[in-house]
Amino acid sequence: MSHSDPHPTDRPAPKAVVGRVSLYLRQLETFEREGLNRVSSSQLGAALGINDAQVRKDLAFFGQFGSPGVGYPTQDLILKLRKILGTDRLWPSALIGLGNLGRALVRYRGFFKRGFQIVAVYDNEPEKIGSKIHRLPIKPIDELAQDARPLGIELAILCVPADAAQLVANQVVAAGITGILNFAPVPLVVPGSVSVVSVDLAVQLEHLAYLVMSRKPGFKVDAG
Amino acid sequence: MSHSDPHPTDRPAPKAVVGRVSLYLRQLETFEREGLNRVSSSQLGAALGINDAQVRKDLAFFGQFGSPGVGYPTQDLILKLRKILGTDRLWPSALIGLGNLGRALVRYRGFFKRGFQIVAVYDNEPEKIGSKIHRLPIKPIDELAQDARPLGIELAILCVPADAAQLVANQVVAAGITGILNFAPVPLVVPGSVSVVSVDLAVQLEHLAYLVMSRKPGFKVDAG
DNA sequence: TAGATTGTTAATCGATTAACAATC
DNA sequence: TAGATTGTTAATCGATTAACAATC
Repeated sequence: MSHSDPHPTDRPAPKAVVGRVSLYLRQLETFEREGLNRVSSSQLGAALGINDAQVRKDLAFFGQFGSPGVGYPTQDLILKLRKILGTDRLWPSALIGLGNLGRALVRYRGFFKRGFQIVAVYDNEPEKIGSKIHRLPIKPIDELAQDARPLGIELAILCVPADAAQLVANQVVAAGITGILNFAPVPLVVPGSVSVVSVDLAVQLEHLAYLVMSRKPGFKVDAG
Repeated sequence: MSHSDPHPTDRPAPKAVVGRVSLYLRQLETFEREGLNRVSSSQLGAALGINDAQVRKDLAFFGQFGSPGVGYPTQDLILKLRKILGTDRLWPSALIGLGNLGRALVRYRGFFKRGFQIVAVYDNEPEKIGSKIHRLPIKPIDELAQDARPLGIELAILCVPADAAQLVANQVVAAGITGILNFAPVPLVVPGSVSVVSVDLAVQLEHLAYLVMSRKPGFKVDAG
């Protein structure tokens, strides 16, 4: 059943496109607050340091949102991009592992602002279990499986140590959760039906160190 | 002065290559702990889900480290990759912004393990200034400029709110710091001599939501 | 209308993978 | 030696940018 209309397609957008669309959405929200009713691809691109053709192509992947000679309607495009990214609704999420990072992310406002609500938290250290953080009782990880369905948990934010990550990931998968945001510095093995996005903070800092170093005068790329 | 030897080059490696080399280094350290003296590109790739030709090509960007028929010497390659990434030494860093995320990252062990030592912390809220976190006194951001040189601060970890980020970035740049790890969800404008790596946690979660959504049965990419 | 800006095709650029001679 | 594996070139693939007809 091939036809010539290129939209909609049934393949998910490339990683890079989705990442930029998130940035467009954020910038559009800023423009809207500033009272801008219409935005052109070059305005949007300039604000983010992205080529205007790239902006148009990224948006065109999902449909036709603009008018030639006019640009894109700010408010309308915001609503459509939210729908595309899935942030037009709340995503009930579980946070697992209440070390320094986990405790911070439970309280982190940036998640809630974008529609991600942490509805349950888990940790396996006996001395943590039972106490509360940000009004949520800390439960043993075993209980995730029975909580997932009644609480509507769809995403898991994994903040456990590297050596526990795969084991906990298995429990997350067994609980029927299909999205994992992984902060542990290990590659997770999960079934094809489960999505994983990994964020390795130390890798980011390492990259920064490399960039700073490679700018120093006399820098040569080699191992000597 | 052109010659045929392709190594060393004086251009920094592509972003993607540096990111993967960080992963190789971590995996090699795991292999070393397991007692593996030699590693092949296919072993390394298999552990990380990366094509073996890609592994060889990435490493070859920086020099010749392996022997045909044998592989790469684990310990030796670890030392060389550390040197390449700049993590063969300590990087004194400042952390600015002691909200939830900032307070967590001051204590985060993952940074220190990789050679990043937070030696000073800053915040502009009067009620925070003077108190201590993780043995470090919280100082007003003004003092960064006078601290940077004596403390040898080379990197700044920015955890301030979005609306303060550019202003604080300017102060960081004015203090002579040439690397910024930015957690604020805004693009920073800095001189070409300063490197910025941005980590937007909400964008990562948004990407995850998109992936989960786009796997649901009947999913079509469009705005309807 | 004239100027502006889209959506899209074609051109360019860069990154990944395959293939294989060299060699341990 | 025979088998294994590197470093590298060539082939493929995908992503970015330029260009422009369509059109508001």
